[in-house]
Order: sequence, then structure tokens, then C-alpha cells
Amino acid sequence: MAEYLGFIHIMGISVTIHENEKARISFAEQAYSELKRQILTNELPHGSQFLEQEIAEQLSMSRTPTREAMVRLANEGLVEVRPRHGMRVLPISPKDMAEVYGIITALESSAAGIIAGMDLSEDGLQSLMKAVDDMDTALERDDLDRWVIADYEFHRQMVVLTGSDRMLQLVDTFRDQIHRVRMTTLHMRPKPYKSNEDHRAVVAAVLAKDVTKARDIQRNHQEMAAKMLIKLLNENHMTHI
Amino acid sequence: MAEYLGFIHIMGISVTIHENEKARISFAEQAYSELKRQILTNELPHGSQFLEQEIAEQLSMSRTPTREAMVRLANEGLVEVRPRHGMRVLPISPKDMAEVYGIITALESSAAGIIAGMDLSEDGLQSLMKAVDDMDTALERDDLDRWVIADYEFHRQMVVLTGSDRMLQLVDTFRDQIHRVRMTTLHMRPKPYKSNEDHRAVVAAVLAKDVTKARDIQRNHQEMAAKMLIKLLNENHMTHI
DNA sequence: ACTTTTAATAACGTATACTTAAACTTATAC
DNA sequence: GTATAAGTTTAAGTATACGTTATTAAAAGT
Repeated sequence: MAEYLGFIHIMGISVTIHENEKARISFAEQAYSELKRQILTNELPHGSQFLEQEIAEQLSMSRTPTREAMVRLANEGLVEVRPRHGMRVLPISPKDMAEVYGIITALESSAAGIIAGMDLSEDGLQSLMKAVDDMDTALERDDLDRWVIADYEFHRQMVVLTGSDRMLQLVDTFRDQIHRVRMTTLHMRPKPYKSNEDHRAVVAAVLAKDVTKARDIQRNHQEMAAKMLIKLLNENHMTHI
Repeated sequence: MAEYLGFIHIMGISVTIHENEKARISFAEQAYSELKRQILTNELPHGSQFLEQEIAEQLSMSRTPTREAMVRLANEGLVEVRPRHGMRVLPISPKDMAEVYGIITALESSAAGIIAGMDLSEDGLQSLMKAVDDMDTALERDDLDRWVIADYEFHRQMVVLTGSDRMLQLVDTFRDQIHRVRMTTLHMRPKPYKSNEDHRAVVAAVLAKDVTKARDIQRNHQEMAAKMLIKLLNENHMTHI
């Protein structure tokens, strides 16, 4: 899990900082990424609640930047802020999973179609194919943590290649919302051989510039994944993760 | 334009207030909806810039709630906040239009497919059909302002019927981003007979429970609309609206 | 005139102070 | 014993104060 975090986009922030040392990170920004990190790593489990004051103290800053971070996290759907009850880390229900997957499916299937219709650069194609290769190697070695990283890379790279910053920000946000569920179910679900196949098929469709096929495969892949995960949650009575 | 605003979702806030008079609207909330209103109605034109202090004074409140509103508007993509230059209302370029339409297309075509696959309530179907009827009547009377409202209702209702609050919030947000462009181009573009046809066709596909067809028609409709608008912008050298 | 350095200004980020009202306690009545 | 009312506490919302630093203006040098 820790390794996985090294790759997800919120960590991109720290990289940016390193590259541009002049830009000082504001307390508000620090609070935002630190809280987000804690939520994604389950350090702050779902349902846990904290008052502005408490968070401020834990981060050793005043309530002002803390509050700003809380508002942003609430807008992203990771927490809920109720007037006198502080910030509560939101649990994910099967219905939430369905909604979020619905959105990711819509966006990523579109993205697959878009890149199939584009003249992709050699580098772009390579990055996609490398991700699929990594998924295969990881699966061969039975290394699920590595597999998740590669899978994540594939999905993300597909959207990156569309060139739409807005779309990328959206899928990042919504993937974050269900990150916890994906990680906790990772070792409960069947080995994801089908995922690797699907992704290879998408790459093939993209190479063949078959827009419709790329969209359809990606859509079907996501719908199956969502169905499987929701079934898993229901079977194990995990109604709120 | 003023009439149109009566229907868009930010006005839903004032309705909510009326229904539940106990809930006091915070200054931050007031600032947010007032600023948003001013941006959408072009009262604050694109490119205009304001310091925190100035906005605070104009809204007769302190910088604290003002700032919170600015952060939210920036997250929504309506404004940009640069440290010592205040809040700047973002202009929309043809590329922005393409990105935003790309996202709306992905979401709404998915939504069309979802409701085609659902057992819709009688009321739900009626609301969709009424919107199309209103579009027809408006077009007959050459009343474009009314037509926009009906068109807006149709698109929104489709997403409402999916039952996904998240998806609804997304399309609302992204439609707001291009609201200005839609309104300024409304009287420059050819009469939208094709739109009405397309929407009827979507309703037909939904009635026939033809998921793929519903998706395809909606996708095609949006792609055509985007293409037309972007062409219009380029032809008229409106590179930043 | 044009560039570079220095000084002044003020906008933002953050901390703190204040106010209000929701939630909790205690007390009182039934 | 329960319900209601009065009192108390305190978290959040807002205002204000303060320090830092980017920007602008001014001045000095070329």
C-alpha cells in the first residue's frame, strides 16, 4: 500500500516541490495533501471524525488553513463537514461504488475512443504497452501490489494521452474516492487475468484505430470490474468501507 | 438570459432556502452563489480581476468567507486565483470548449445508455418528453431563450433519471463552465432543428430500451454540437470568450 | 534613455479574537 | 421517571490583526 501511494497523483505534489524549490507550499496545501494521504492510506479510517481544532493541532497550524483543506476534501467527496461535528471521513457503500464506477466508465471509455482516433506518438503508445507488460509480469510473480500500480498506470496513461487536463483531474479524483475499497478487496478477488487481456485488447483496438471497439472494450471491462467488486462487497456484508 | 438563470441549478439554492427557513445561509455560501451568478450572467466578464479585499467590500463581508468562495469557484474551473493578482474570471478558448464538451459527451452518452437500460417511472419518461415538446414549441415560436431552457431541462433530466447525484453534479459544473459561450453563440448559430430531432430519437431509443442506440445518438448529438460551436468560435475569431 | 538596485507598498497567508447558536447539562415541573 | 426549561459549554463562522514577500515605484548608475 505504501508503495502504491508512491505512484498516485497526490504524491505528484511532493515531486513538483522538489523540482521547483522557489514555490513554497502553503500550510493549506500541506494540510490538504497530508489529510488526503492519511485518508487514502486508511490512517484516518472511514467514519472517524475530527473537529477543526483537533486537526489544526495535529498538523500544528491554526484553524484557518485547516479549514481550507477540509472544504477542498469535502468538494472531492472524501469527507463530509457538518457544522458542529467536524470533518468525517466518508464510508463507501455499494451504491457509491456503482456511482463512481459509472463515472469512471463513462470517462475512460470515451478516453479510449479518443486516443484510438488520434495519431498517438510513439512514446505514448510505448507507455501504454509498458503498463500492460508490467501488469503481466506482476501477475506472473503473483505480486498484486505491483499489479495494482501497473493497472493504475495503464488507466491513467490512457487519459493522459487524450491531452485533456480536465478529464485527467476527474478520473484521478474519482479513483481516489474508491481507492480504499480497491485496496481492501485486492486480495479477496480472483486473480485479474481478465483485466490484462482486456487491456491488451484495448491497446490492439487503439493500434487499429478502431474507435468504437476501443470504447466498447474499455466500457465492458469497467462494467465487469464494478459488478465483480460490488458483488464481493455484498457477499461479504461490507456495506460501508 | 435572466429567465434562463431561473432554471439553472445554482438557483436551486434559493429554492432550498425557501423550503427550509431554519437553515441559515452562511456568508461563504452567499458569496459563492452571488459570485457564481455574476460570472454566469457576464456581470463579471471573463478576464476581469478582483482582489480579495475588493470582493469582500462589494459583498459587504470580511475576507474570510470571500476567500472560501473563491477557492470553491477556482476548484470548479470558473476562476483562477493567483497569489497577488486576486481572482480572475477565466476566459474560454476553443480548446477549453473541446475539453468540456468531451467530458459532457462522455457523461451524457453514458447517462442515456443507463436510463435506456432502466425501468423508468412514468413520471420520469413524461419529464423527458415534456422537455422535447417544449423545445419544439419554442422553436416554432422562434423563441430561442425558451428553447435554451427546454434544451437544458432535457439534458439535465436525463442525468437526474440515472439517479447518480455525482454524475448530476458533474454535468452541472461543466455546463456552467461553458454557459457563457452557449449564450453568446445562441443567436449566431443555425436554428437547432437537428437538436430537437436528436432528442426525440434518444427518447425513442430509451422507450425501446435500446441501450447502445441511446448512447450512440446522444454521443453523436453532442459531438456535432461541439464541432459546430468550435467552428463558429474559430470563424468569428472568438478565441477567448 | 535604459538597466539595475533599493525602497515602499500592499495583498495574501496565517493566527487570533470575537460572536453566535447548537448541543449538552442540570434543574425543575409534572 | 419522564419531559420540559433554563443554563452552560464550545465549535464553527466571521472579523480582524499581523508578518511575509511579491510587486511596484523610485532612485541610482551606466
